[in-house]
Amino acid sequence: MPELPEVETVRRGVQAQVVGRRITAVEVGRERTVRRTSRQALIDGLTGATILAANRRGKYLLCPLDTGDELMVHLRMSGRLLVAAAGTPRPAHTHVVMHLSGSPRQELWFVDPRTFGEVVVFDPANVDVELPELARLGVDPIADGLTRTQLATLLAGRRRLLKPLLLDQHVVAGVGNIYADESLHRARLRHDRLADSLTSREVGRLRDAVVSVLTEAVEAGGSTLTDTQYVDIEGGQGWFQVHHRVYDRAGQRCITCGKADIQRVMMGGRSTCFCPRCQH
DNA sequence: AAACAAACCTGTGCGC
DNA sequence: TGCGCACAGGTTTGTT
Repeated sequence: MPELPEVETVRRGVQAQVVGRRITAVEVGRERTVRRTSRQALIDGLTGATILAANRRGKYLLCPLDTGDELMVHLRMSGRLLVAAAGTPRPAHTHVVMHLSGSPRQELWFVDPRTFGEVVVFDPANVDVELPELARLGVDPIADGLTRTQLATLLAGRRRLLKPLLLDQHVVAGVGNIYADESLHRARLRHDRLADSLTSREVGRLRDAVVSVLTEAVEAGGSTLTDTQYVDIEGGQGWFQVHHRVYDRAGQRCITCGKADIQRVMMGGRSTCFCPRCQH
């Protein structure tokens, strides 16, 4: 579910509502959510700690603590982070509850039906061992920026299909299935183009498309699909889905050309939607 | 090097 | 209405 724009929206919510507050108590329901370490490690690492900041790298939410440790939350497919008044009935699949200092009394919930997501406290000095994938993340188009030259370098000599490459977090961090399809459509490029076959003009289009799609999606608060799985920290939905041109629009007329129908194929195990007339 | 399938889970929507 | 299947925003692992 959540890709860069959704995680960024959550990050902003954490920044506005949680940063500066102390975690007074921690409850861990399902152990699977803290499988990277353990229930006790999360409780020990968070209890009494104050959250100093809310950062993001790709789809990873990273919160430095005053203990020197860092809190990492990854929402994966179905994770949600919610702030609620203490005592509010918790939704099903609430696996971690962090009680926050201050008044009114509030709690930070990690809710995750599919349990792919995780919550972990790690020592940033030991990140290579405790969270090795973090160091191997590629360029974040929003946090780092992405230049045409940079993207050209990433694509050069890669005999790789364009879409799986965009989805590879070691190359570009933050792009997921929705925004890969939307970016490729905006760049007028097919998902099955070989990365090293792009002209420099096409690389420029792709760079502009990725950055502008992600930027606009962040401004819209992300995409909330019909299942309303994704919501921001206050439970509010995002609105970028009304701007989707291809994602989940298989069989419908292309909004851009008005002439062809959006097609859907599987690529790398992910459904892929594109316009056969607009994209080459 | 790169593409694929399967694995990890639960929920929903669809065809019959 | 109920049942079974396909599929879902992600990532890793093992196999071709």
